[in-house]
Amino acid sequence: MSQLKVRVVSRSTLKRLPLYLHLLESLADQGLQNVSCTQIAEKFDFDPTQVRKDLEATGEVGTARIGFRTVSLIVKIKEFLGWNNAHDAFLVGAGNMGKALLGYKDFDRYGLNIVAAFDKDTRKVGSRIFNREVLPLVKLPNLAKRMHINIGIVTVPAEYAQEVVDLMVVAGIKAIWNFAPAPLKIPEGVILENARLTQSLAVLTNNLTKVLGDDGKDLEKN
Amino acid sequence: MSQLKVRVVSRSTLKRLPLYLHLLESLADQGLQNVSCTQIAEKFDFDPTQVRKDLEATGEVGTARIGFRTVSLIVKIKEFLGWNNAHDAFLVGAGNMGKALLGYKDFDRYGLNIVAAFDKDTRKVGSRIFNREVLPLVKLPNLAKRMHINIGIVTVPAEYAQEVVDLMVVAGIKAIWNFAPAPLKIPEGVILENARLTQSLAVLTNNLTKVLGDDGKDLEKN
DNA sequence: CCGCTATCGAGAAACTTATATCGAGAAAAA
DNA sequence: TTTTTCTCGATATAAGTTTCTCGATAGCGG
Ligand SMILES: NC(=O)c1ccc[n+]([C@@H]2O[C@H](COP(=O)([O-])OP(=O)(O)OC[C@H]3O[C@@H](n4cnc5c(N)ncnc54)[C@H](O)[C@@H]3O)[C@@H](O)[C@H]2O)c1
Ligand SMILES: NC(=O)c1ccc[n+]([C@@H]2O[C@H](COP(=O)([O-])OP(=O)(O)OC[C@H]3O[C@@H](n4cnc5c(N)ncnc54)[C@H](O)[C@@H]3O)[C@@H](O)[C@H]2O)c1
Repeated sequence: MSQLKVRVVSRSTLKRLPLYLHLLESLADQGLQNVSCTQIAEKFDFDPTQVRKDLEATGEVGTARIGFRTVSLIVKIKEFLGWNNAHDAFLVGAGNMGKALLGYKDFDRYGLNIVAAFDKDTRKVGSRIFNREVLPLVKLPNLAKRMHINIGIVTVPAEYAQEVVDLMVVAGIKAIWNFAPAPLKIPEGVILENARLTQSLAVLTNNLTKVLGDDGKDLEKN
Repeated sequence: MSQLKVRVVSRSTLKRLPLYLHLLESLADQGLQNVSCTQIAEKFDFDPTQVRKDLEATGEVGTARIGFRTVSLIVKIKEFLGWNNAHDAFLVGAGNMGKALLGYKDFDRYGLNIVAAFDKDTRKVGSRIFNREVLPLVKLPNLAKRMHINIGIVTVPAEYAQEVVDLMVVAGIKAIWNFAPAPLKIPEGVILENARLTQSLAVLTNNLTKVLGDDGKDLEKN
């Protein structure tokens, strides 16, 4: 096997790293040369040990009493996340969410470069959204192969998500970022990541329900 | 203390419930009266026991050999998540992401009803987006109080997120759904939930990096 | 009617993740 | 120079989450 530069870490650690990265970038902008786990932890109300363990995943080592070199830690986190070079991606479903993603300026900093959009709505095909062409779905397989596209973004209604994913898989796409609230099946070897906004919303509304229920003002009328 | 209808469960459980709910709704549409944890688990490649434990949180009880009554389980999950009655919400930042959220048809099914948008861009103020008025930010505090708005959605650039949140807190908003990648401070008693797309993206690109690195084609040149 | 099997619910065990403790090193203060 | 303090990294402990095991129950097939 080849040398593993990227070590395996928990999903929880993986999801905290972008938080640190953001903070570090703004600290670097402010000219801060070094940063300690204690400082980072304070910003997020995390345990400093946790931050230290998370950063360990990147391979960067700190020094006692000083902490970590800000810029070099930024580079290591980006490398670890695969954000040092942007991956080209195709987006399918140029609707509300699709447009928002196409219009997001910062994705290049997050390792993502959406190069084209696809839609089955003939009124949308041929138009340009934030300077990306909207193409008919039939063109996806050939183009994806020719352009060596690894990432596919799914922003179609839930009922069409599986067929879009199947098409992406056939087209050789290796990683799928799905926004549709549907349980998708993919073959082994393909990566599926669901960006489920409703999960986040569920946590919010459940907590709110508990709070409103507790002081008994708004909910008791049910 | 008042009777606690909503029991405390782990965040992980809470985030799986919307997945089940979606599936159950489509099963109910197909006329399926009963559903077992085994069936649900198969769809998501989860452990059946985990599904059973998750559903326990809702208070619904199943019967041996039969499972759960689909419709009644749906109702219980929605109650538990606070999705049975939609909460009115204000959205601040009528940009790309803000528009996508305003245009999302299904939020009423997820306990959310965005009633107005706010922006500081004077060119946007006064316009209508998906039939919701875009108002100047100064109107937020009074309106929020008058309309008893509990939920605030933050879709402004990261550097303005904290000031928007502060304004919402002053306006009596109790729960904040934040899309900006910034670590926000809120007073005790206010609920903050971050919908961080970049975290999800980080998992995807990290996994992709590992896969691409393994078969040694694309990454070894580093 | 009587096993057989699918399923629930409860409790135990295994696993994962988070937090606490401690020694060592490095800068700052005395 | 010596002491103090901060921080890292390693290890140990605790907490949380998932998976396994098992007895009970309700329909199904013989
Ligand atoms: N808009 C949001 O805020 C939001 C939030 C959470 C989840 N989502 C999810 O994201 C997805 C898209 O939502 P939206 O609001 O953008 O919907 P939308 O209706 O605005 O856009 C869907 C787009 O997909 C296209 N499409 C439909 N079937 C297609 C197919 N088979 N192949 C190619 N294109 C196809 C349509 O023409 C349309 O342009 C949905 O699954 C939705 O549940 C959206
Ligand atoms: N668009 C995406 O796909 C996407 C993805 C992930 C995260 N985000 C985050 O969501 C937020 C919004 O992103 P976007 O792409 O919609 O940006 P955008 O620039 O399109 O929209 C931002 C909007 O906020 C308004 N605004 C700025 N400062 C304000 C203030 N102080 N008060 C009120 N309104 C203000 C602007 O006028 C603009 O309309 C950002 O924090 C971004 O990082 C967006």
